[in-house]
Amino acid sequence: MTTASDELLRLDNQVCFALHATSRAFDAMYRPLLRDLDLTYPQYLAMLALWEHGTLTVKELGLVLRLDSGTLSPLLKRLEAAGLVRRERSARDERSVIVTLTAQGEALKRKAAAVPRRVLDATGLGPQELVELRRSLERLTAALDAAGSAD
Amino acid sequence: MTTASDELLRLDNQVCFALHATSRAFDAMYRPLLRDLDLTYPQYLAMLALWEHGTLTVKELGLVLRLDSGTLSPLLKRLEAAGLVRRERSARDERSVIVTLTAQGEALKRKAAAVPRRVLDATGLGPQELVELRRSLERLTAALDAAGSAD
DNA sequence: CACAATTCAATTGCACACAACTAAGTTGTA
DNA sequence: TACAACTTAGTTGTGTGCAATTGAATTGTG
Repeated sequence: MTTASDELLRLDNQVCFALHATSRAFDAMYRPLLRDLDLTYPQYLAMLALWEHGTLTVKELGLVLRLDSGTLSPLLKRLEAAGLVRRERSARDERSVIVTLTAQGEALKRKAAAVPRRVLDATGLGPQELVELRRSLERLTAALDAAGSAD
Repeated sequence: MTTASDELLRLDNQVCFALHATSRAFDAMYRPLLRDLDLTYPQYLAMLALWEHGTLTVKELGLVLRLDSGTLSPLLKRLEAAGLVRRERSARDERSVIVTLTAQGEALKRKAAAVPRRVLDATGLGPQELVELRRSLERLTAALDAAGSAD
C-alpha cells in the first residue's frame, strides 16, 4: 500500500530532480546565445555582477554569486585571458584581489543586452509567474541555508 | 529612467541566478547526508532510478535522468567499482549496456530510505508548496525544451 | 611589540556535464 | 545480399563546483 509518508518522499525526489533538470535546461538554453559572446553561463553571471556593481573583490564576487575561490580563481583567469577583466592586488589590503572591467569588458555589455529578452521568451512564462517562481526558489534556498548552518 | 522592459530583463537574470543558486544549495544539503552512503548526488539520482525501475539500459537511464553517455559512462563505472551495479552488454542488442543492481546495491535502498525525510524537513516547505514548485519547474523545463528544439 | 588566530586568494584533486568524436552493432533499402 | 544511415556507448577535452590545503597578509590579544 501507499502511505502519506511515501507520497512525501516521492515528492521530495521529484522536486530535487526537477530542480536539477531545470537548472541544466536553463544552462542549455543560454549556451547557444552566449556563444556569440564567447562566455559560458557562469562567466556570464560574473560579468552581470561586474556590469551591475562596477568593481568587486574576488571575495565580494563570491558572496554575490555564492561561489568560492576554487571556482572563481580559474574562471576569472579565463575572463582576464579573454581581455574582459583586469585582476590586481589591492594596495590597501594585499590579501584582496580587485576585479575590474576592461574597456572591452564594458563594451560587451551592449552586445549582451539582447540575451535576456530571448531567454525570457523561451521560458514561456509571464512576469507574474516568474516573480512567483523566483520567490519560491529564494525561500527554498534560504531554508536550505538555515538548515545547513544549523548542523 | 526604468522601463517595463528593464524590469523584465532584471527579473530574468534574477530567476536564472536563483535557479542556479538553489540547485547548488540543494546539492549542498544532500552532500553530508549522502556521505554515509558513499554516493554523490548524481549517483544517488541514478540509484533512485534503478531502485524504482529495476533494470535499465544506459540509454533509458539517460532519458530518465536527462544525461548523456559522456556523463553516465564514468558515473556508472564508479557505481560498478563500488559494487552497487553490474554492467553487461545486452545479448539481444550488442550496442546496449544493461545496468542491474547488485545485492549490495539493492540493500543500500534500506539505508537510503532515511535521506528524503531529512531533506524534506530542511526545505521548510509544506506538501502544497512543494507540489506547486515542482509544477513550476516542470512547466519551465518543458517550455525551455520546446524553445530549444524549435531552433 | 610579539605571536596566535583569522582572512583572502590560489592550488590540487575529484566528480559532474556537455560538445565533439570514435567504434561497434543494427536497420533499412536498393 | 551489400551498403549506407542510424543507434548506442564510450572517450577526450574543456569548464564548472566543492573540499581540503597552502601561503601570504592582516587583525586581535596578551
